[in-house]
Amino acid sequence: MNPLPPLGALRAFEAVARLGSVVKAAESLHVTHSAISHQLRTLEGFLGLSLFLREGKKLLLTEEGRIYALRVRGALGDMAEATQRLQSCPKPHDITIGVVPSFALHWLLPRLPDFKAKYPQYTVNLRAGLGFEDMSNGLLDLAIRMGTGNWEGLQQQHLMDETVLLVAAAHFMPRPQTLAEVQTAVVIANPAIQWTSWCQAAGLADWRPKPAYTYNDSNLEVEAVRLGHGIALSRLSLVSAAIEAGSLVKITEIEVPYQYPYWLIWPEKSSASRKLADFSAWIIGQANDFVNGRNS
Amino acid sequence: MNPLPPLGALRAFEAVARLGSVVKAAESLHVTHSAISHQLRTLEGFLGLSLFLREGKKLLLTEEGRIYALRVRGALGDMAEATQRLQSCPKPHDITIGVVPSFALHWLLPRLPDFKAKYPQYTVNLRAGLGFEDMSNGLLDLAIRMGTGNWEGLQQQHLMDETVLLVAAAHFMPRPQTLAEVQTAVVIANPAIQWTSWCQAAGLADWRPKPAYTYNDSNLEVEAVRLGHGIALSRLSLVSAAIEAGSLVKITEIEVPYQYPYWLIWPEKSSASRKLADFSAWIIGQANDFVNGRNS
DNA sequence: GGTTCATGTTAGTTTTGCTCACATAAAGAC
DNA sequence: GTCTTTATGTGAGCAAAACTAACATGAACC
Repeated sequence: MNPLPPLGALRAFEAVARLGSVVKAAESLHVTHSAISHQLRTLEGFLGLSLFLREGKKLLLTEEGRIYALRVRGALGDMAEATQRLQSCPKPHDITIGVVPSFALHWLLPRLPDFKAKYPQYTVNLRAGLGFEDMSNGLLDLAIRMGTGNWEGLQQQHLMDETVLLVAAAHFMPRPQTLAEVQTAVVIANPAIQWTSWCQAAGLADWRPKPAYTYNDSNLEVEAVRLGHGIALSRLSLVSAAIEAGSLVKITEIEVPYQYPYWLIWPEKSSASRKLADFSAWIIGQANDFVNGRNS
Repeated sequence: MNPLPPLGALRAFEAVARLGSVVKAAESLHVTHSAISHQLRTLEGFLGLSLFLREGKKLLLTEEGRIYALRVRGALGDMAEATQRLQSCPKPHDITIGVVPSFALHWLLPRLPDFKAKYPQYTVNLRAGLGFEDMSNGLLDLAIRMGTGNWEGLQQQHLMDETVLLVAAAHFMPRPQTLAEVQTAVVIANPAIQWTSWCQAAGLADWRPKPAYTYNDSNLEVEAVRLGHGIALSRLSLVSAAIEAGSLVKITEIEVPYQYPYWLIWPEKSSASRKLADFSAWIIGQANDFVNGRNS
């Protein structure tokens, strides 16, 4: 006799036990409530006993069910953790980098072939995201994040500052020519970018745009600008390549600092690995070139 | 993303890791080696790495695979143990009895309706087997075993003695009439039964049968006798009902003690449960009736 | 009393896991 | 050295399991 029930049924059961509801468990596991209901029925049939008291539409774990759920949860957790640990174990020739999605798309991606040419032995894994937990749990070799630095438990090095400027698509009509016309243009705003400094620098201290669109994802913002949907106060690193290519244009030469520069971060406990050194040296060089190109 | 691979694949992987071979893992899990091979491929695909080094037809675990297998084994073991514990938790109205298979078939089964009539509230679960581990791990309420008693860690009570005698099918021809004819009859022997005492009691101290068949399973032995395949020195409790019914006959009235009587055993730590008391009282009464019927 | 929400069930569909058949190659026997 | 045995891997087809859709039932809420 098989000492284990169908393992999928255990996973369903544990989710119901933890969340208190077939519907919630279904949502959690991305299946219909009917699938969960079937799994519970299969499991209880296999075990030859009920794991829940049914009171109308309420499901209440029996005491035996509660204890079983704790044991199953522990075991499933162990397997998941072992799986994650296995998948994240360091490979000397892979380098896994967490990056701000927009920075990855517009600044890093076009430059990566240069890294690859200089360091052909590395497999480069980009992981788009904004969080820090993948750094803590060992899934990343290093990350590029925006902020003010001073993150606890991480080593960090300033990579480069960022600025923001007004941009539009080259084909955008009517293209604002004066600050007065800027004030009547269709604006695409990003809630993460404050207009205060730019308005002051432009001599429009008392004016704030009333955006036609707000996008919290910078990739959406930049793409909307590129499509000619409006103008935006965008980060230079995201638009500089398009400006050089001629598909976007600066509306004015006014640039102001963005309050959150880019940082390289890596685990405090990280051994001084070769790949960390290689990538850091390369990207710092690239950042310096970018900044110097901007200032000449 | 699902943090767990297909759990069936983990089970397959763990078996290969433990047994060192796809073929052995397949045997262990009662599937073809092809199923295991597919599961390994699925798992390695999910994980994005190899768990084994393949050298010709050898499979060698990588170091990462070895560590992962240990974690998975622990987790699967926890689930299996939790499942078993859940399934074996005591139910007040179930009584689970471990019984010697032959005794169950020939002695206990015919009497169980009497128990059921007297104690209708119990669900009776018979578990045929000879071992003691199911007693230790809480799967049984009590057991009937043969032996000399004095088992450590168990409470025990002598149930009844056993005797052995020569029997044949009523239709068996030629039926031995004399001890001389016994010596030329087709003999079905059970390795667990010594002829020494019987031969001495029969005045044939220098004779031992050369069996045409030996069966280590008493059910096979008794059935073979019933089918007229030969004569056997069988345990009385197994054949008495058939003798009374006329399908088997005693070849002689010579009966000698069997060296291993029947015992009731139950866990030392067992609380004095009602069902234990009920069943013990009943079966001791039945055993006494059987023995008294034999002696009158 | 009507509506909403949760669980359970049946029937049909989709996916997964399995077997079968075969391929390949290494190890063992002669 | 050749033949046989044994192990692993793969593709195709089938069966079983898991899933969804639709509906039923009943409790809770308005």
